[in-house]
Amino acid sequence: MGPGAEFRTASGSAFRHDCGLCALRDWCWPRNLDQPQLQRLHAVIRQIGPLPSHHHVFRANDRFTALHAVRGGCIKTYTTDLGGHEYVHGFHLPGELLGFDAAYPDRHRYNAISLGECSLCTIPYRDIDRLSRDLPGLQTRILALMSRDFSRQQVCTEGVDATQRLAIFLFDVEARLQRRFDGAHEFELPMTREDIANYLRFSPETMSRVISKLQRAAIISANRRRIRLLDVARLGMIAQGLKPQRVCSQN
Amino acid sequence: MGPGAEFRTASGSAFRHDCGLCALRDWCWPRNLDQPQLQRLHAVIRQIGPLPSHHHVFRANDRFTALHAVRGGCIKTYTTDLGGHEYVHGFHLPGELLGFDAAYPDRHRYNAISLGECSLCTIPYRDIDRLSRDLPGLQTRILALMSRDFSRQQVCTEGVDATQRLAIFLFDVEARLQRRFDGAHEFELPMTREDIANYLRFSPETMSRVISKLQRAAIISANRRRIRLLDVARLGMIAQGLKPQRVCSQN
DNA sequence: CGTTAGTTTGACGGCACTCAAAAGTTGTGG
DNA sequence: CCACAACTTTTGAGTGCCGTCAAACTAACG
Repeated sequence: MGPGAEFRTASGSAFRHDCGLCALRDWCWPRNLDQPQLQRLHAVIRQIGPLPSHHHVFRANDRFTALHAVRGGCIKTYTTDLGGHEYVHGFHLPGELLGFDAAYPDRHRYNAISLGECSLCTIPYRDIDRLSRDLPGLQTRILALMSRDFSRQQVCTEGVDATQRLAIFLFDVEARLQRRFDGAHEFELPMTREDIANYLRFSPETMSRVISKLQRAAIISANRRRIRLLDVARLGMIAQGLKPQRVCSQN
Repeated sequence: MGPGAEFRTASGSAFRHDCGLCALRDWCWPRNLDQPQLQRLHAVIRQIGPLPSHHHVFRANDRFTALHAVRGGCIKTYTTDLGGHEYVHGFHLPGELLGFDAAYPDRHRYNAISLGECSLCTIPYRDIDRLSRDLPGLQTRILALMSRDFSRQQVCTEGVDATQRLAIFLFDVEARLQRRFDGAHEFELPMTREDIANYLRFSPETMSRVISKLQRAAIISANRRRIRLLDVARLGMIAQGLKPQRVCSQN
């Protein structure tokens, strides 16, 4: 029953994917831990993956068993309503945490599914208490990460219209991905446009129309999931709600 | 400079507002702490208030100095954009926490202001680390409260139209207030309708129209801030997106 | 090469926003 | 206690963004 049990690699074995050597160590749990502390952390972390695409890490109403950090790929958290419509709660990128939604009241509120291949680093829940007592820095770190990730998941609520929300979203994703693809304002989205639409709370058709409009205005270029921000200044204006009228005129 | 310094009551003095005797003790920090632990917690907590209405607890970009628990009243967190429009991030009711938005990156992202008279219980940030090391239960408790409060602040993103969002909001607020006003589905909103509109992301006019519609349909009655849920079943249908067509026909 | 999922484009209608004004409520000072 | 001012709420008219329905197109996969 354990999600992805068959993909689990040995947790205590050697130093494969050692936290101290991980490229994400400054974004993830280990930050501010010294070498002995890193080893203790490493001893309880279970490294999971690679998970295949569209594999559920947990489902809504599952018990709270662990906290996860994304090592590679992208995890989507979502719910569906009675009409079958999907609400995407957030996208979790490398270095970001997953599973807080069950810290209270002990049941997950969302489904979590991998978009493309994913790898995770997991701390079993029963170890968190004990570990954070021994590693004082971890406690504060988890608090900070939780705060950071929650604030990032509220991007969709800012912005009054579809164009502004998408502009904010693009800047947000770029900032979160840039430590991996650091070309000049160019990056690859890990999710479909339908996922984005469900996250930003509008229809796939509207999503497509907004993308087309921004392309016609030469503000971005989009080829499949490949996005390039051509005119960061104007996109920034849109994100701040100061729509440059030229943008919409060509509508 | 400290917000509300002039309203601060002595923190270590006697047992005024003792955590162990507080009506909110099971909803707030003390939960699961024994008597000696409660006293240690009580020793660092500063009790603030009563604050007058429209008093800022902190402002956006302030340093992270403390976590607050609402003891009485209601705190609104919000930001304003360049156009002067206000975005309400959340309402914090008795037993709920405040200040997590600055856990990372050490600056508050929102303004926090009292709606009506308010009382707070505050833990200075520098004490949290030390305290949670000594009181193991507190660490887990803060995590749980943080998770609980964050999930509550996302009510506004659920629901596709204004009527559904308001229905969800009313159920949410009722659930959070019911331990104080436990009359049959009747309660007093601590915030103005404009605040609610800014929270649910629509205009005050739309807010008023939706209220009027629900009153004409005899689903709720609203007199100023006094709300009574007359037809919980139909309101529940609306909240779930299964709009009973009778509701809207009288439009 | 056929199928499927994802994306784009068009037509149409409705919900919500804006602008505007009036009515009701609260708070203040005379 | 009353009058006035400031704020909140309500209601109306007109407009526009976005949702729905529908169909064509593209890319990906077996």
